[in-house]
Amino acid sequence: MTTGEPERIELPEEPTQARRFGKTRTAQSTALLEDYAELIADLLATGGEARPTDIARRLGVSHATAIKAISRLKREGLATARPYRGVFLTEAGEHLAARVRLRHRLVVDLLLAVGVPREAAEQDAEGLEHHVSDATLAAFSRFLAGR
Amino acid sequence: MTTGEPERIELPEEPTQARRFGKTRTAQSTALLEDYAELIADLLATGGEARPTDIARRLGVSHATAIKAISRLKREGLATARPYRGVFLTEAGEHLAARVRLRHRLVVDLLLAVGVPREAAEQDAEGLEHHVSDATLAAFSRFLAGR
DNA sequence: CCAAAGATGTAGCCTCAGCTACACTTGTCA
DNA sequence: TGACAAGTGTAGCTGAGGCTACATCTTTGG
Repeated sequence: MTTGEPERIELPEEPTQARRFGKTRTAQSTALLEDYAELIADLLATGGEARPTDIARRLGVSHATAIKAISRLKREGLATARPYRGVFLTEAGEHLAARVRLRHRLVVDLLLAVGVPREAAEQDAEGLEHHVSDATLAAFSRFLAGR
Repeated sequence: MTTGEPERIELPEEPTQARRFGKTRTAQSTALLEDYAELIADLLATGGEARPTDIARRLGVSHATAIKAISRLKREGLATARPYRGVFLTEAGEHLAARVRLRHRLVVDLLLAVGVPREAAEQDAEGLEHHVSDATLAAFSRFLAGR
């Protein structure tokens, strides 16, 4: 901080900046769904079952919160669940989960590739992944391939 | 998706995973403050004035929303503002803004360095920057230096 | 076979970050 | 100098995503 540099500040055009912030806000709202979808897919793939309480514990929230989120997943056509019978993903949900998992792995791999320690990479990826665009993802992929 | 790979899925330990998600949630709540602080600092540095309406237009929100956020900044001791007289940063606010700006630049530079196109880098950095830990930032810095 | 434990679901509350609508200041210029 | 436009502030709404408390269902072991 406070280097000798004069700190040239270049403000983006107003509409450009507004658009960027807007997109970021949108991304935020889908982040939660993505996390749930990915986690449900993982639980189904490993344990064979995705129960609200398990999901809640994994995410570190109360089971009531998890159930509300699951309702939202259902509303958005990403999951199905019958009372007391666990949660499953629809085709759309599976697709989302697969995409998210791939992206997550790519982000972690890139972080490791540029020298980020494993635990920090895993931690940060959890937040970062939701804000990585396709263009950036493609660039990560190329970068990782070309080494 | 659906590659030939068997997709080995390795679930992290439950408490580890819960902690990661928790940290990500916390980061979310500070993200907004960081954006406002950085923008206010930029406006003060370039135009000399940071008015609620300007801030709102730059962020793409209504002026009422901006004013509410500014109240929160004041509540957190990051900004000062007298009615009808513009917004200023406290010492703490300045510090935050400086840290955020440095981090932002580092994130953009790293994205560019791994081949992300400029516009995507600028866009994605807006969302990514809030989730980059100090450890990761340090790694970025080293990576950029060592080229 | 049924009682208790644990899982699930519901209700109601909170805060945050959006919004619109309306009221009030400020500053400018005819 | 005073009317009006632009900026500022306030009130009250929404939805999301947290929570606790309570009610209900399932499962399991004695």
